[in-house]
Amino acid sequence: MAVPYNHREIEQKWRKEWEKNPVNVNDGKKPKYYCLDMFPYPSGNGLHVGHWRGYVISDVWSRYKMLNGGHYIIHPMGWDAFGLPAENYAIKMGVHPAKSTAENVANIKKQINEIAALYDWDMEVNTTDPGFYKWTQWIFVKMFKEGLAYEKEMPINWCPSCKTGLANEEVVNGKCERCGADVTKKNLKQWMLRITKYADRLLADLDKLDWPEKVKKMQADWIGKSYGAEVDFQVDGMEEAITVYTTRPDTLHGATFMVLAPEHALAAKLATEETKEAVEKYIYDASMKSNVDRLQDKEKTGVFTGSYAINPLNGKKVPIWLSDYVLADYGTGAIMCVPAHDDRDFEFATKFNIPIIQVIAKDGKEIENMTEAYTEANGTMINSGDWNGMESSVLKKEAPEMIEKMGFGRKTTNYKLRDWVFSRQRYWGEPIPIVHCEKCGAVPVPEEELPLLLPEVESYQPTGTGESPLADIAEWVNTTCPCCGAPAKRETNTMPQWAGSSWYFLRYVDSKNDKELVSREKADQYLPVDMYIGGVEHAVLHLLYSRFYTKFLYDIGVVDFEEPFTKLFNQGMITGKNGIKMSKSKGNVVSPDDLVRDYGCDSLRMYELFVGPPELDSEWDDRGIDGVYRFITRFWNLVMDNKDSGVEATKEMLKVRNKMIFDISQRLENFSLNTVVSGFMEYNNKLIDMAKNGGVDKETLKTAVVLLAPFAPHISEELWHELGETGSVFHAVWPKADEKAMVDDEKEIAVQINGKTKAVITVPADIDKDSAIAAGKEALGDKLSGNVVKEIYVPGRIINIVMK
RNA sequence: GCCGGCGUGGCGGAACUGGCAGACGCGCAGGACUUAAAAUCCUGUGGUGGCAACAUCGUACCGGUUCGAUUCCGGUCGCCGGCACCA
Repeated sequence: MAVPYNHREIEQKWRKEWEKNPVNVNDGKKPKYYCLDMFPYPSGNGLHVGHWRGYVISDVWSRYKMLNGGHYIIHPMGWDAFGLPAENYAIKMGVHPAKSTAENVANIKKQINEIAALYDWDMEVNTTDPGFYKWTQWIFVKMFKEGLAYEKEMPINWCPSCKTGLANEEVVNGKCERCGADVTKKNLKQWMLRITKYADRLLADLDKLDWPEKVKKMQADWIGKSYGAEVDFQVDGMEEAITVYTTRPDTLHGATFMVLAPEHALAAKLATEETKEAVEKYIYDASMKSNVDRLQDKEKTGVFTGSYAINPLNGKKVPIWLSDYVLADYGTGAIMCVPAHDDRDFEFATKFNIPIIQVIAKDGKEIENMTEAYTEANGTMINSGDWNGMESSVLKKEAPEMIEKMGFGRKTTNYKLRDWVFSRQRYWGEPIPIVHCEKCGAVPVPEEELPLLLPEVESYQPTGTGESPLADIAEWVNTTCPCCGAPAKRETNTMPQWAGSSWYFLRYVDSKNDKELVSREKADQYLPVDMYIGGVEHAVLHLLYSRFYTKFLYDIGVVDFEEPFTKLFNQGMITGKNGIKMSKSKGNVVSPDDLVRDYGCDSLRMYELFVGPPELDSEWDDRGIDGVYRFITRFWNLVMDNKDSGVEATKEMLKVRNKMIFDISQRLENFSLNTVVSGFMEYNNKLIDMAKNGGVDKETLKTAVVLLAPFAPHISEELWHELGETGSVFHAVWPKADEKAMVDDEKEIAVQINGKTKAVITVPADIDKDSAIAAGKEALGDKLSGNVVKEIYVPGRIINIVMK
């Protein structure tokens, strides 16, 4: 009996060997392949089997790229270590976040090493390292100088639990993306990034990306570009005009009223003596509502200002109302209302008894007793003066220019995307490198003085008043103006966690450079990322921010590409039983550590893939790993028992070998990693069977070992050497299937009557139609009774006899 | 409400471009080996009927196209994800 499979011994042995002699080396000649994982937050909870899956997927892909194409693999790992959990832990335990973070990093690094992935730790980055955040700050200064970073006092999203401002992207259904608390509004002076300036490019360049359509669509929806017109309405009896934005200028004749957001600059001014009290109360009430309240109030509210505007197209007077269903920060904060053709306007008009004028005919007619808005832009214009008789879908496109020519408006586009609220009133983040001087205003810290170090504080507790804990450190806050030398104060807000993660992938390839963010030479040579792997939860936030940063860095000449991630793969989540997310509080967390000990790294790697399609969520079930372990043991025994068999490959064996290469490669290329694993099991069973009936040749075993190497690196390396090789299996060449050898002489064909299989026959592969059908009929025997209507033969697949 | 995705045995899941539904694995049942157990190996395993060959139903539900539908089309139900008054 051959040596039994001992995963512990083998895995330890090769882990040591690979450390001494790494298999992935850059000789400067090989083509590069940059395969990146979304870097983790170093949580104190460590890794569970769900984290493992993403890292296994990326490592399998990396090793495959190394074998197939001989690439030098850039496969780095780092730490997204700023952020609230470490800070909250610091508040609770009094430990400096840097200390707890360092401990967590050490722990997770140990766990990650158990995956045996190709990570190059020389490239490691940590967003909290001053050598790293120097460049995070540098980018901010550059953005400031380019006019992309600006300060603004405005009502922002405020999380009362995290005690900090939030970006729009961080508000989910009116709640804080991080902690789930209801988000309120707060007036604060904030640093903003002008991401909206890049809206068009961020939208257009989605076409260039090899990303899941779902993610591209989510980004496109988030950017939310729409085409329409701005129309100016003169206020009756006043100097002012109100500009509205509309995507339906074709319906301008049907505008019977106008609504302004309560925050609109003219809102209070439009009130008359009689309406003053009600208007002011409405404006006040609206300002007190939280996002959640505003979302939950389904019933429309509003107040008439007492003023009227003139519809510029027909001169009619329309009443001006205030309502909070109009958003202050979208479009112009004011809308013209066409109740006949808009659901919300219809609801409002019905509630407040405002006239409804239909301007697009439905089925050629005017609707009697309208009960809901007719929202299709399809029909002939009616009640529209000169526009009567036009087709609304055509008019919709032409109206903006017509309006522009008539002089009371202009063609325009709008975006849902808002500028990025970039200040956080917290301690554990990059200090914003700005000095406030009474004379010079906001002045950036000179680039040569970066990094601006995060100072030590007594208390990490956020103040909650909108000031960061840094505001309490007088000796840090008080400084001199870099511009005029006068006494000045430092900005005390810090950056959001996204700041570091928006560009970290650029730094890996030149992580120790203290002169540049990344040298242009290395950037040109190793960037961008070829394959980015991570969870779909970052579909908008992180990926959009990273694209924005990359485009900015392209514009200022740091890098020569506009998109950071050429290809993206979103892996599904591993959940506990019944699809419940793994969490400490639910008590359903499965740790990989015990599984590695009991079954080995190779088995766990393969089981992580075998649980289900990589892009879908999968429920974890410990029991299934036994199946993978059995496969690995059986494969081990197969190779060990047959490596010295000395048999030659039969024709049949060559066929199996080549089909194996073909199937495994194709499934791998399709990223169907779960079926790659089942494919290995199938071919293993077949080879074991063939071993019993004549033996298996050495070359076939070697081929199988190479194919298995990306998935189960240790056992493959060991068996590779057992098969007499001296180099590493990872320096082998991925085999190519000889399709000629795969051709079958005979085919099994199903014989059907009316589409139901009645028999299966074996025929020569090159049989002609008539002979095939004759053979099929013969096999059917007496089942073939009645009138044959039609005979169908699909070569190599089926024969179908249609009978009546 | 709008936009995506999904629905297949006891379970996880296969099925290329419309061509033998249920690969592979888990679990279960029976057998071999063993004093015994574990491990391992062999056999069986969608439902119903039958000793059996076989028949029949079967991919959420209803209908359509087709010689043939898990796959395409229309509708219904359910689950998951995203967006949520964006004018």
